[in-house]
Amino acid sequence: MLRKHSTDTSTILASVQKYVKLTEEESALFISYLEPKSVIRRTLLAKEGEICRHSIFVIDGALKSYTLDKNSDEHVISFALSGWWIADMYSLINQKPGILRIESLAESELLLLSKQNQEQLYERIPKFERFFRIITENALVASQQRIINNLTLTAEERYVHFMEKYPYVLTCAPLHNIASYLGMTPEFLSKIRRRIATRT
Amino acid sequence: MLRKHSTDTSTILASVQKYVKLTEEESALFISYLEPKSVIRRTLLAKEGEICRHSIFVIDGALKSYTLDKNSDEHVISFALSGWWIADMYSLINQKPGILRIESLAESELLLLSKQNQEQLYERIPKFERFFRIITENALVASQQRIINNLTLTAEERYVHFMEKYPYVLTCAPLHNIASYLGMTPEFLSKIRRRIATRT
DNA sequence: CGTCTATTTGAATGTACTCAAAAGCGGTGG
DNA sequence: CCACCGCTTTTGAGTACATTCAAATAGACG
Repeated sequence: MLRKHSTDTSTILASVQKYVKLTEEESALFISYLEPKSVIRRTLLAKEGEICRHSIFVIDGALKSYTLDKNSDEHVISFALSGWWIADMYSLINQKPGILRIESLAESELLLLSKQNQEQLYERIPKFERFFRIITENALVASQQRIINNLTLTAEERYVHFMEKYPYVLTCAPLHNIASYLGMTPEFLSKIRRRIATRT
Repeated sequence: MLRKHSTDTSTILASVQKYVKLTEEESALFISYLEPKSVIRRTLLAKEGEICRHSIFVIDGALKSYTLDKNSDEHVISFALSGWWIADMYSLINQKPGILRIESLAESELLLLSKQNQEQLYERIPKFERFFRIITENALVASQQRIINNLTLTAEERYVHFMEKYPYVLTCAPLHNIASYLGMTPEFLSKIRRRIATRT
């Protein structure tokens, strides 16, 4: 492969242009605010107790965010695949120590947008205020839908629903992470899978 | 009481000015986009299957949003007290049939902002794009925190946490609604309360 | 006071968890 | 190429947290 040090910005531009139209100059300014980063598997991009300084956009690869409880058990809060944003929103907004870790599940190509640059962007190109409003709204809807699923569905139903909605996550995240995301133990998820397999 | 037909807009203006500064004219325009509404207890403000056309701001009183599962059991998604916004975000954003009901828990004074007026507002006063971005961000953080609590805490811990964080909700919402919000049965919540009471 | 709804109680049950161990699955090195 | 190691996934037995169902009690309102 040539172009080793050039970064593929088409994914992120397409994702923005889905909601707001950008001129060439605006696109260029936006890109100039982003910092490319390549990481190998298991790289920590944010850590609990530290202040989260960037929003992360995934060009390619996969990340997860999670908390550790008092027994140091992992609880996966979200996955982020190609085209998704991820951050410890609480820490990023309030610039206070966060509670999440963000870690790569695979080798990944990322773009970092610092809090400072993000606010600059809002001032220089107000359209981005709209863009981030819209994707935050969508994230809120997804988050509420997840709460509804946790309240109304059994463990098995949640797993089936997850498989249908995010089949590609299954290809890069280990099962115990998915169990954690769905709010069940890995052992129980394994039993659910057997139940489904022997039934069909 | 006099001033029967005038509406108290100070609560909502204060809530907006917490994040963006408005001129007199901007405030007046904003207010002109709002439709006051008084409701008695148990009034339905949105219904599953219908398209949600307004964001609702609570001046005074209390609302809840909830879904009905296949057994017609209620699952409370959110409460909204004085100073809070509530809506079926999914339906409002996509203008598709929603899955939530919104209902008053008590006599309430509300302000309705129609989807159309909200978009007008974004065009005429871009600051509102920022305001709604910020409150949506805050709502997202709260929603994710709730997911974390559901994943990491026992039923009793969730109840204690809720009491500390939203003590005033307890004063206007029936216990079975709180049980539902916390993801447990009313019977079990009752037992938790007894356990706590007899312990202290 | 009676009616309606909300809350509490108790017994039986079930869904999902814990703990311990075995099996599978790559990767690495001899 | 096989042996071994570390990690993930599966299995099983016993257990616990929370549910279901039924009924009693308490509160609110006309």
